[in-house]
Amino acid sequence: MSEESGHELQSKQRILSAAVTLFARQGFGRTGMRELSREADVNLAMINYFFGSKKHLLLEILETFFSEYLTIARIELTADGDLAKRLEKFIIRSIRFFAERQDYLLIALTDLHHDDAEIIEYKAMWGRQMVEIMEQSVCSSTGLNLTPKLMTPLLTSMMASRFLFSPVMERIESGDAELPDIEIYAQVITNIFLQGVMKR
Amino acid sequence: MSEESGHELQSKQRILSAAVTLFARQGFGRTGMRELSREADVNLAMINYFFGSKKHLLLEILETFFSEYLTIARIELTADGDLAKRLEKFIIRSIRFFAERQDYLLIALTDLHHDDAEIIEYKAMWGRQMVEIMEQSVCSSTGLNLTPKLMTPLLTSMMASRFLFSPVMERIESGDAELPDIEIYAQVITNIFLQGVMKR
Amino acid sequence: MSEESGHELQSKQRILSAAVTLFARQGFGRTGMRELSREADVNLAMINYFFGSKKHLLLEILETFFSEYLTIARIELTADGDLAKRLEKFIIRSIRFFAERQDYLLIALTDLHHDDAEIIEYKAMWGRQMVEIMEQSVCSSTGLNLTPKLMTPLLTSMMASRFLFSPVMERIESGDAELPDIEIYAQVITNIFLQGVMKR
Amino acid sequence: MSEESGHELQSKQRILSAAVTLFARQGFGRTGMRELSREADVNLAMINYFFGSKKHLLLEILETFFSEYLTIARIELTADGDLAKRLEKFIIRSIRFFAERQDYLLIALTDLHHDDAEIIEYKAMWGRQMVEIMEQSVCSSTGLNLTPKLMTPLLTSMMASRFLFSPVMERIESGDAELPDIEIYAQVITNIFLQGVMKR
DNA sequence: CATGAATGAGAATTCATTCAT
DNA sequence: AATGAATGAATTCTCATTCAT
Repeated sequence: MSEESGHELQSKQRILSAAVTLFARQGFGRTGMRELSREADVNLAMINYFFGSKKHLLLEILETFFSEYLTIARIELTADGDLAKRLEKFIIRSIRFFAERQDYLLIALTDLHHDDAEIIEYKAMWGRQMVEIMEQSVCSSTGLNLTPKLMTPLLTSMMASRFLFSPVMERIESGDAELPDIEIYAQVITNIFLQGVMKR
Repeated sequence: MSEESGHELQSKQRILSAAVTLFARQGFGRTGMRELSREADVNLAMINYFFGSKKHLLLEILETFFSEYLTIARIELTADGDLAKRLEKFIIRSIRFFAERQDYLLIALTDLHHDDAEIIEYKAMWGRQMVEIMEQSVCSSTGLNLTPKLMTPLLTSMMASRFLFSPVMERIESGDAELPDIEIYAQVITNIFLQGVMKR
Repeated sequence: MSEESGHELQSKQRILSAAVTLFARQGFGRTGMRELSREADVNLAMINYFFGSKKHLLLEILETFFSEYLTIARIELTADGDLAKRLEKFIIRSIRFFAERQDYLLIALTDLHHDDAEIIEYKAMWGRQMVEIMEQSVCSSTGLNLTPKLMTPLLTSMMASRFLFSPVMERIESGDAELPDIEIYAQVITNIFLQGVMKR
Repeated sequence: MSEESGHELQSKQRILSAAVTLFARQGFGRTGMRELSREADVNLAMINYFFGSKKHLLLEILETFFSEYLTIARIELTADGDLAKRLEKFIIRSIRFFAERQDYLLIALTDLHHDDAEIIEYKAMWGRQMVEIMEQSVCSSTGLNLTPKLMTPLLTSMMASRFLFSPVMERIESGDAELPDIEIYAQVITNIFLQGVMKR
C-alpha cells in the first residue's frame, strides 16, 4: 500500500476511474474492454493483469461503494442517542455520499445481473449486513412496525431516487421549479421519512 | 382466424414474453438474440423480422409498461376529490401493477442505457407526461412544497423499492420478520408518503 | 407476349428496372432482394416467382444488353461497303446504345463474377459471337494486323470508357473543359480508332 | 528483427495477398471474411485487428495500385522531351505494370461501389491527380483537341482492355490467331493511340 | 398473382481472454 | 510493467429462398 512503484498505481487507478464512468453510462455489459483500455490510456492486457477479469473489476467497484455505505450506516445508526437524530444524520451523510459517488451508485443499484450467481451473492453479502444494522439499530428500537427487509430497500430507494432518475430527468425541462440542491434534498427526504415512519 | 390469426401472434408473443423474462433477469445488454430465440422457440431471424432490431423490441416492451403506468396516473390522480384519497388509490393501483408486471418494472427502471440517446429520449417522453400530471394534479393542489421533478422519482422509487431489490433480498434470510404481502406493503407506502408529505 | 394479364407485366417490369438501377449502382452482390422488392414495390417472393432466382434475374438483364449489342454489330459490321464506313456506323450506333443503356453497360462489363462458372460461360457465349463477327467482317477484310481477340475488347473498351468511368469522373471538377456531348464523343472515338487502326 | 519483425508482417501480408486474389476473382462484395481468413491462413479476427474493417482493407489495396500508377504517370509524362516519346514510354510502362498487377487492376477499375461515398471519393481523389497530370503534360502541350476528362479514361481503358476482358476471353477458343504477348500488345496500343490522337 | 411467415446459413464485427516477448 | 499479436466464441443483423394460404 505504501510502495506501489509509481506506474502501477497510475494505471490501475486510471482503469478504475474510466471503468466507473463507462459502466455508469453504458452499463457493464455494453462496455467493452477495448473501449475501456482506450479510455484509460492503458494497454488492453493490463486490465486483466491488474484485475484478473472484467467481472473482478466490477466487484472491486462494488466493494468500494458498499463498504463505504456500510461504514456510514454503522457509524451513524449504531451511535448513541435519539433514533430520529441518528436517522437524520444517516440520511444526510448517505445522500452526500451518493451525490459524490453517483456513478458508483448507478452501477451498484441499477445494473441488472440477476442471472450471475457470484454478483448476486456478493450484493446479498452486503445487503445482509445492512439489513442487520437496520434491524438492531432502527427497527427494534422504538415502536416502528416495519421489517428491516422492507425498510432497507425503501430508505435506500428514497435517498437514491434523485440520482437513479437523473439521467432521464435531465432531459425534462420543467416549467418553473427546478430541483433543490443536495442539502435541501437531504432535508426533504429526512422529513418525509421521519414524519412518515415515526410514531406521532 | 378468430383466436390468433394463425401463426404470427403466437411467434411475436412468444418472443415478447421471453424477452421480458430474459431482459429482467440478465439485462438487455447481456441477453443475446440466440438465447432469446431459443427461449421463445422461434427462428433467430424472426426477431428482426417482427421487431426490426433488438432495440425496437426493447422499446415495444417499454411502451407496454409506461403507457399502462401513465394510464393509471391519469385515471387516479386527475380524478375529482380529496388529494389524499386520490394519492392513496394511485399508490395502491400502481403497486398492484408493479407486482403484476415486475419484470417490466425492472427493465424500465433499472437497466442502464444512459449512452443511448434514442432510449433516453424515449424514457424522457414518458417522464415528461408523468411529471406534468404530478404537477397539475398533485403538487399544485395543496400546500405541498415539493417540485414535481423531485416528487415523481421519489414516489415511483418508494413504490418500486420492494421489487427493485427483490432479486437480492430473496437471498437474504431474515431472522423472524418476513416481507408483508402486497396489499399491506401498499398500505405501508401510502401511509409513509401521505404522512410524510401532507401538511398536518 | 400479347396478353400478359396486366398486373404481371407491370410487376415484372418494375422488378427489372429496379434491378438494373440497383445493380448498376451497388453491384449485384451488394443488392439485397428485400431492397429490390421495396424499390420495385413488389412482394419479396414475387422476384423468385418471376425469375426463379436472383442470378437468373441478372442473366435476363445481361441477355437484354448483349443481344442488342450483338444485333447492332451484326447489322452494321456485316453490311456491304467500305470497312471504314461500316466501322464508323457501328461505333456511332454502339455509343448511342451505351448512352441509352448505361446501367446495363455497367452491369455487363464491370461487375466481377469471375468465380461463377455459369455467368462467365454466359458472357463467353456472347463474346464468342462478337469475336466471330469481328473476325469475319473486320479483321480479315483489309490489311489490319490485329487479332479479333485483341480488337473486340479494345474497341468495346474505347467506346465504353466514358461510361465506365463516369461515376468517378462526375466527382472531378475540371478547370475549364467539360466532356463533349455524346455525338461528338462518338465522333472522337471513331476518328481515333480509324486513324489508329486503318492502313494509311 | 532484421527481416520481418516477427509475426505481424507475415500475417498482414498474407491477408493482403489473399484479399487481392479473392477480390479480383469474386468481387469485394462476394468475398466473405471467413473465406478470406481461411485463404490467408489467419484467424478471422485478425483482419479487423490489422485493417479495422473489410472496407479499409480494400482502400489499402486501392492505395497500392493508384499510387504506383500515378507515380508512373508523373515520371513518364512530366519528363522533358517529345510528347510522342513521353506517351510511348508511359503506355509501355503502364501496360507492364497492369500485367504485373492484373488483380489490382481488376479491383480498382471494375468493382462497382457507386453507392459507397467513401470509396467513390477515394477513387476521385486519385482520378483528380491523374486528370491534372494529363491536362498539364499532354493535352495542353500540342494541338490535341481532347479534354483530359475524356482522354484519361480513354487511354486507361485502352491499356487495360486486354486485362479487363481476360477472364471472359480466356474461355473463347480462337481459330487461329492468339493474343500477342505483352510487349507487342503495348506496341499496338501505343501505335493506335499515337496515330489516332497526334496531329499528322 | 400475391402475401407474409419461416428458415438456416452467412454476413461483418466485437468479445474477453491469453501469451510470448 | 507493459506490449501487441492471436484466438475462438459470441455478437447483431441480413441473406436468398421456400411455402402454405
